[in-house]
Amino acid sequence: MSKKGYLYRYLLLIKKLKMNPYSSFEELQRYIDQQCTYLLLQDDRLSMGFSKRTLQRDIREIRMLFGLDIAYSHAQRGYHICESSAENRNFQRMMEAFDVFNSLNLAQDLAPYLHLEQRSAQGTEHLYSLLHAIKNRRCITFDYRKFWDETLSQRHLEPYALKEFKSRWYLLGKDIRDGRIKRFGLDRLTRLKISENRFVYPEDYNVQQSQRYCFGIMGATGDQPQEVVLSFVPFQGNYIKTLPLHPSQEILVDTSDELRIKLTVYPTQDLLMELLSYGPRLKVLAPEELVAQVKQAHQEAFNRYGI
DNA sequence: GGTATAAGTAATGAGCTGGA
DNA sequence: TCCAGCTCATTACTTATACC
Repeated sequence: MSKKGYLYRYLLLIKKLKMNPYSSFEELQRYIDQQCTYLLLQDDRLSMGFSKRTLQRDIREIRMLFGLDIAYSHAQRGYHICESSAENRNFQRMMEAFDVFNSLNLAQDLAPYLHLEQRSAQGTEHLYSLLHAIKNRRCITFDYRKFWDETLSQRHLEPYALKEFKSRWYLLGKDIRDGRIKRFGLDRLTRLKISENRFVYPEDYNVQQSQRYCFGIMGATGDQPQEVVLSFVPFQGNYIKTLPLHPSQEILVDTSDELRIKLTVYPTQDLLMELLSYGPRLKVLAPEELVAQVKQAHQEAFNRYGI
């Protein structure tokens, strides 16, 4: 089966268990078959059903690739997504992306009714190959052009995970040259090759844990995560309540005058840029260093107008 | 350049055992 | 009784090579 085929099956399994928790093996098998017919998938092997043994392997791979735990309940006589996983925001986001993908697949003749955002290539053509390399523990090589540097450099990497931030995809992995875990934007990556060399996935590496206090793509700065307190005007606060800035977001005050929230994150440049984008609709209350940085940036912007 | 074939690799299923 | 997890054999797919 193609790489696309089995990844598709993983996502269909997750979707079925999300809609109908405690589905039996036979129900899962029937659903995959129906969806393949409905979506007119060309992969014959995918539409031929699959065995229990394959389902067991899929559950293991889904746990590894997506961080979702699927278990069998003897009491309910069916498979289900464990509660802690079902609340995972990444899981929700992934399923939304899957739905969009399916809809666009079906809507190829409906171009007159779709108005898509015009933007440059995001490097998503590498997603399948990279997921395949991560799943099969294969080292990769590619050419990379840094955002601030036009020269190309060849990289040798142990790929560990993929991360999305602001509609862009990033690869997380260990640079074999210096042993450090780094991030690479997929849109700046070319000549990707999956090598024959295998690597051992580090037991102590957990992508959810490593990104827990990160805002954006930049990793831990070496500092401890800080408590960032932000005060939004009510209008902006409504957006922030429906689209939280970070999984750690807690509401401290919610009145007709302000929405005050607390985040626990590393104070990165990505965070600063995000806070500045809210302009006068946001006041940073803590920590002091971040307040000073935001003040300085606004002052410099003010000075540029020569007022 | 296109096609046929071989070899290597990945995905899968069958059958078995252990455990809840 | 049924599921999880293991080994091993089979099948499908991919890639390289030879030939026309």
